[in-house]
Amino acid sequence: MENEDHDKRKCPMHLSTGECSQRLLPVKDALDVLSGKWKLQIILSLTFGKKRFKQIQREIPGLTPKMLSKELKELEINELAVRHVYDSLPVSIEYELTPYGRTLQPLITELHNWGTKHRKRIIAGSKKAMKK
Amino acid sequence: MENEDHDKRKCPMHLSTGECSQRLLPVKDALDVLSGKWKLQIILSLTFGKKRFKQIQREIPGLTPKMLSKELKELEINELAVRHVYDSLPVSIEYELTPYGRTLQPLITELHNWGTKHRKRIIAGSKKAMKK
DNA sequence: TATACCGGTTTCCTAAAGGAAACTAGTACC
DNA sequence: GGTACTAGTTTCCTTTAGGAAACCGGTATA
Repeated sequence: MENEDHDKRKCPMHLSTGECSQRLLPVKDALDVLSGKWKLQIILSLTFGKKRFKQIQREIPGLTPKMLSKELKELEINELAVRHVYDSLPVSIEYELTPYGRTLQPLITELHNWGTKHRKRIIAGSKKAMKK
Repeated sequence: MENEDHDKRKCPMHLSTGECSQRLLPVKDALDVLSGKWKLQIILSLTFGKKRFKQIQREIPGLTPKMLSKELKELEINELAVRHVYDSLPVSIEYELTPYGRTLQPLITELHNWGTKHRKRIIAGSKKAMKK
């Protein structure tokens, strides 16, 4: 009547519920640091190189100075980005990914790849909807 | 006095501000679908195979039925997951990733990889802090 | 009949996220 | 002196996310 999976409370592939929970921990940790509407976009922007505050803001449409300031601080706290102050006149300030921040590159790349395909799918879908 | 990057409002690597914004679009799209505290964890859980409602809930500590229900609906709307109703007695219901949902696998893998390293870093960091 | 499981829904509530706009201080340009 | 740019901060406000707990109908089990 019921198959094995149901009774034994197991994930298929022979993982117990507890083992599955274990596997979720690293994902949760990653998500904690990367959460927020803008963080990943800011990181992506910084993967192209050092940036000034206003430059980042210009690149990310809709991003307010308040949010940018807040998110940059969080990136600094998590050691993903650094703030450089050059004491030229006027002082110029640049943000840069740390080496640790750069370890996010493969993840960002995947996000970008998937996003690109997904974007095509959405656009194709909305065109279909238009025809109806 | 100022270097080229500042004046010409360019990203390093010869991308203009507009070009940078363009590159951010796919990431924004991906984020739209994957946002929410639980979505990626639910997807990860489903990468291990079909799951029942309570089974998912048991695997993800802290996840309430309300949130699970909501997130699953969004996954369905975005065609990342399907809801199967088996008319056995009692009816059993299972959730499964769609083929499209499975295209998230590389992304999830990267998230898991990075999360694993990050988790080690956090734990190492907190141990250091303890010694002080 | 009582209890427990499944797959949720509903209500009520709070905390956090986030937007808009104004404002600051310093420099520079004209 | 007036305007504009940089790098933010501050205030006020609205929206949303999300948690807790109760509840629902159906089935099974003792």
